[in-house]
Amino acid sequence: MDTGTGRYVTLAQVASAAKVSLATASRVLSGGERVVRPELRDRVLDAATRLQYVPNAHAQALAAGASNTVGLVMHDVGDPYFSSITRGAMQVAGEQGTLVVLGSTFRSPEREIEYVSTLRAQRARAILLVGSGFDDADYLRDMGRELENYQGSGGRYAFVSHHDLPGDAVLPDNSGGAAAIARALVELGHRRIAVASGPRNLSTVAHRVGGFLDALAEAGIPRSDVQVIEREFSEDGGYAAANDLVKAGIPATALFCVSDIMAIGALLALREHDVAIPDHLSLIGFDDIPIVRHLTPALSTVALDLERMGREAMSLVLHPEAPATPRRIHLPARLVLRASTAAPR
Amino acid sequence: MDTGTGRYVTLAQVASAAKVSLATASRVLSGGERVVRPELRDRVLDAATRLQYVPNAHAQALAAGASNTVGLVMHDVGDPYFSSITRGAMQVAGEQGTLVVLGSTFRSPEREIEYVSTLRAQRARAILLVGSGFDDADYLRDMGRELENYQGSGGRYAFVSHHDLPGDAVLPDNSGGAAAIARALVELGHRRIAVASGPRNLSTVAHRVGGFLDALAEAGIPRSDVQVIEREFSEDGGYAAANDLVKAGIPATALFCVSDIMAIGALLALREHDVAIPDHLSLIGFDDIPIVRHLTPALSTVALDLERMGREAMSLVLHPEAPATPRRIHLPARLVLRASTAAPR
DNA sequence: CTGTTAGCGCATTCAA
DNA sequence: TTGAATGCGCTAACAG
Repeated sequence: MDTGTGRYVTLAQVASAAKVSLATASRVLSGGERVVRPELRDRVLDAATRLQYVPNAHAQALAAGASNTVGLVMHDVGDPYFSSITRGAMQVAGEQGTLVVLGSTFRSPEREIEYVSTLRAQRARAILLVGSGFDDADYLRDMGRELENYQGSGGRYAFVSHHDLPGDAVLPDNSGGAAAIARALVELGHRRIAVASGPRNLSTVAHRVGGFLDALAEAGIPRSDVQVIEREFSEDGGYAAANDLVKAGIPATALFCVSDIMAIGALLALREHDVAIPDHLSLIGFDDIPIVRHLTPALSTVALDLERMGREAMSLVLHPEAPATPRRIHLPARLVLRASTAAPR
Repeated sequence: MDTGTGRYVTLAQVASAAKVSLATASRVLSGGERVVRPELRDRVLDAATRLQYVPNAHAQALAAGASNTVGLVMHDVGDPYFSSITRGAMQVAGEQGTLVVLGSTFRSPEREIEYVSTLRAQRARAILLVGSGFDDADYLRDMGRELENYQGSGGRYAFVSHHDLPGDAVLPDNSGGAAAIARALVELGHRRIAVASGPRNLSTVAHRVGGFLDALAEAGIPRSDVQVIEREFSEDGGYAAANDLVKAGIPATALFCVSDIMAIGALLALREHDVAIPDHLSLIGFDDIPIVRHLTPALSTVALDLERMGREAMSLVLHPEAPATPRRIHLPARLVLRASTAAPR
């Protein structure tokens, strides 16, 4: 009943155990068609289960010239933003029996490119690039070349968020959402407004800050009146930005953090300095990651349907029923005002 | 300069472009040894970059009989508990150039087994089973068989958390941590204590509840005096459990939720009913996922070093320098008392 | 419907 | 050191 330690059972063994040809065994075990007589079919199935046969996916991929895995490359799985998107992507991947290879770059452009290259080596059926790209000439050139090659050899890819690179994409309305925040703050009566920004070379950050400042300008608040503090795109970055604001005497009545994660860091700093929210300072984030509704005060933010983004993106690359023109799926951003924003005192 | 649309460049093409034999090309591009004359070596390297050659990982795996991917199977990537562990695992995987195939079972035992089988087909070098196993005879039998086969053919695997199955494992001190909570609550003066539990057939839940009740019993509080409410192991489950408690008139001064996620749900329900925490009811969770420190009140809990668990587990399977005896790495659990717990009124 | 045969792309003997 | 030949396990023509 043992398969022999150290070795895998091969199709050939199953075939001989079932007393049929290799091809027949292959047909019943892989080719879904019922082109095999029930009797032989059963013999093969029997032998396969008896021997605990598991096909060698590498051999299959090599012979068939196609694998069933897709790559999912992102900045950081530990970040709720990405893990939520991943969750959505895993849902549809699971339904399709598609295997997902995870790439967590820890925000290194080089590693992102490496992952794409590795995925290319794996003959991944598709690649999903999640998270904003880097606005860097070298990166754009290398990544562009890599993707072009990948596509040239039959691979599909899609971005989640802007990448300044051609290709299918799922695009949340970053600038629109930020603009909505700007208008809401102005409507509440805020005039002195600060922004806790991440690195501007991240396109997501650029779009959010841009949309925000533009809408503010339209509302009569010139860019020069808006204090933009640029820090890391992380909780620590938000913490640092808020600290700066406090040190400057909080010359604002509202603080827009370009991500919820940054807002959480800011909240911590503000709390340490006993800055009352929203009484002293209104605070608002972006993304609506699952936890921010549980904060005190509950964080106002712009909601993105993160899981849906993951699902849409995975569907996009799994169903290439598309023409040659890049497909771009625009997803709405919805303003969610909770307790952390109010009219200025 | 183009590779020819629709096809991948093969080693053979590189070899012929470099005017060397296939074997030589293979040696310089894969075999790390310097057994090739520098001149030829350079020619091959040149040709490879020029043609944008990327080795076919499937062919390599097939020929070499070994792949460099490891599987990471868990209940739900969207859950901070798992995504934190995943983050840790991805760190060491990244350092080793190991590819990670993600399996998110969405809490289905069948899918967990399926993933292991698929990973076996992929000839994954190792498999990490993260999250507690199911205490179910069928599951244990099938999973046990699957793993045995996998190991029999050279695969390594390890558990993160208990699985009631033989094998290497990284084991957080669930019962010890829960016991620490019990003692702390008693010391604070609590006598009427409730537990918001997940399904008892999850070993993690069983160990936490068990450790908690045992320690309570030792402190003179019999199990019969402790109200254990069993709900889903999720935010909703915590919400429901707390609601039950409220409906019962809150016949307790402290509520232990077996996970932070459940505690978050409980917190929501309690807030909706204006139950003051910790004044009316002390609340404590388990895991110390990143966000709970930011809640109001900051949640008391037992801290597990989640990322470390991921790192240790990945190291475990990647470095099989081990003897045949199962290696079990026990990780401490540290009680963290924050604002959500206090002496009963 | 079933069996035979020829690769898929590469690593690795074995000779040279 | 290098090259020619063999086979990894499987799918996909091609015959029968």
